Amino acid sequence: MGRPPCCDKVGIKKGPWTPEEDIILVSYIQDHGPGNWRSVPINTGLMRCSKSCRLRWTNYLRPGIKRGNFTPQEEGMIIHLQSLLGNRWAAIASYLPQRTDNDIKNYWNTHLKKKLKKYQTAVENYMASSDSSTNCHDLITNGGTDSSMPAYFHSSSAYASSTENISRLLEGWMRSSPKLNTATTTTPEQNLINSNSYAPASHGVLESMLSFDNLSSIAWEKSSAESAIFNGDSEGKERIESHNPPLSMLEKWLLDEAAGQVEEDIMEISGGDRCSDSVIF
DNA sequence: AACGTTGGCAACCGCCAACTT
DNA sequence: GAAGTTGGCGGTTGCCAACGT
Repeated sequence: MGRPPCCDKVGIKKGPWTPEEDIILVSYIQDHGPGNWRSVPINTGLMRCSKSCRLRWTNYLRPGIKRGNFTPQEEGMIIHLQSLLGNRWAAIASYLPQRTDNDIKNYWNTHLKKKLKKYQTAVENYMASSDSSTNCHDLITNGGTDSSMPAYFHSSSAYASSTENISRLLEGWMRSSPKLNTATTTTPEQNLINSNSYAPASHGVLESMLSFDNLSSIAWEKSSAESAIFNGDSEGKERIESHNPPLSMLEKWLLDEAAGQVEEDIMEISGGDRCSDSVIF
């Protein structure tokens, strides 16, 4: 009946992976390719569960993973996708080929959720307040960007760097592997379309809702076209919305915050006066 | 310098759909 | 078709470094 169990629970090592274990795993996958995880601990002698091996590979060792330093554009995409998909991290990750679902999930839980909460609180306070002297500048700077905010960019740990190095070592192999070629030699857009075992994409309905073109362009024409929405440039707005759902105020703020453009844009939006009551996301 | 607290992240756990026998 | 396993996913935990007192 069925297949034998993936691994014995007895004698299985848990906890952080050592560089030695990583090298063993990477070497094995170089020779055999990812997949058939059950055979990995058996053939390598790793005292790890097959699941643990798969997780280690997909989240940290596979080539092409970008660690730390989420860009404002990536943040915008995550926020946008999360609002559309909810906590379907794997689906969200499929639109950010260099990021793992675990990474995105962690980033959401530790950074973005806080930002959202802060922003929401600020909006609620603002709405409840009868103080007409409060302006958008106060709202946004106090609500979202005070000095207690975690640094925007985070340095990778020493060991993360070493896994990055292992990933780099693999890049040559990736290029020579026909099966995996698309992961390193194609554009992110193509990666999505040709999603292979590395990108557990499950687009389905979503694919019809959001093409990568749509999403990448969120980050995209930020410099010129986005302000059209807020400046009442109907032609520009139409141009954008024909390709993308408009960014929420929050998304715009998050993107701009990092770019240091909040103040400028608030001035544009409000014309120097109190902002409109439509600040809802 | 020592201790306590907080934040970030790697890894585990449990569930479930798909698959195998 | 039933029984059992695998692989994938999201939620959660626990460790550790950074920070504050």
